[in-house]
Amino acid sequence: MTDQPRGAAPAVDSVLAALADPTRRQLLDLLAAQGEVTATTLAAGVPVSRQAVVKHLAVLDAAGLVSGTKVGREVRYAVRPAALNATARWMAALAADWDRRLANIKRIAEAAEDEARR
Amino acid sequence: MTDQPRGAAPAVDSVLAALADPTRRQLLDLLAAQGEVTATTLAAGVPVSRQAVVKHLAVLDAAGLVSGTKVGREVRYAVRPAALNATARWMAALAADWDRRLANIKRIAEAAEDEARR
DNA sequence: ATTGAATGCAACCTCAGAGTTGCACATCAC
DNA sequence: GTGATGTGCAACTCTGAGGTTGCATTCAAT
Repeated sequence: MTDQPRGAAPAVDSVLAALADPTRRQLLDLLAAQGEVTATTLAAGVPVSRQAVVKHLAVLDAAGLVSGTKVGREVRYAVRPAALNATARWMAALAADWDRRLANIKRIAEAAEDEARR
Repeated sequence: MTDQPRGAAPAVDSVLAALADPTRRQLLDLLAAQGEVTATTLAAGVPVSRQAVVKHLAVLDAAGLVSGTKVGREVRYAVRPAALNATARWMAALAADWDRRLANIKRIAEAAEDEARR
C-alpha cells in the first residue's frame, strides 16, 4: 500500500524510516567522522550491543545510506551521501508543493470572501 | 512533555519521526490538497478511525508540520511548510557535511598510501 | 593445526505506538 | 428547551521495532 506519487521517488520511505531512529543517526555521524569502520568498532561508540549496531546498519544499508565492504574477515561500513541528498531534494520539492497549494487555496478563499462581501 | 519550540529550532528529531509513518504522510498530502479541514473529514479519506487521525494530527502538530484552529465546535487543520522546509535544509547540509568528511578521509588515506609506498 | 578474534544467525524479551471502542462533553439547528 | 452532530478523553488490544544473549562459523596468525 505504499504508493508514491512522484515517479522517481527512490526509497524516500525507507530513508525517512531509517533516519527516524536517533541511534541510527548517531551511527551515521560516527561513520561520517571515521570513514570506514566495522560494526564492532562502531559499537564501542554507542550505548548498545554490537548485534543492535549490526541490525541498525542493515536498516541503513537497505535505505542506501551506508554500504558494507567485506575485507578479509571483517566488514567495513561507510556512509553514502547520495540517498540522503535525494531525500533532501524530495523534501524540499514537497515543501514547495505545499507552499504552492496553500497559496492557491488562500487565493480561492480571498476570492470567495470578496464574493460574499458584495 | 511535548513542548513546542516556537519560531526557529524545528526539532528535526520530531519532524523525522512524524514523517516516518506512511499514514501521517498521507494525511499531510490530504491536508495540502484540501487546505483547512477537520479530523473527521480527513478520516473519510484514510483507512483508519477518526481517533487514530486525531492522534496522528497531534504528532504532526507537535512536530510543527500542521496547526489546528478551533472554529466553533470543530477544529480546522492546515499544513505548515516551514518545519518541512527547515528539515529539508538540515538534511541537505548534513549530506554536504558527509561529502566533505568523506573527501577529507579519502585524501588522508591516499596520503598514507603514499607514505607506505616509500 | 590450534587458538583467538571477528562476524553471522537465531531465539527470546520488552515496550512504545498505531489502532480500536465506548462514552462524556460541547456546540449548532430547530 | 431538545435533538443531532462533532470533538475530547480514557481504557484496552496488539503488532513490530529495538535490544539482548548465546552459540556457530569464518578467517588470520603463530
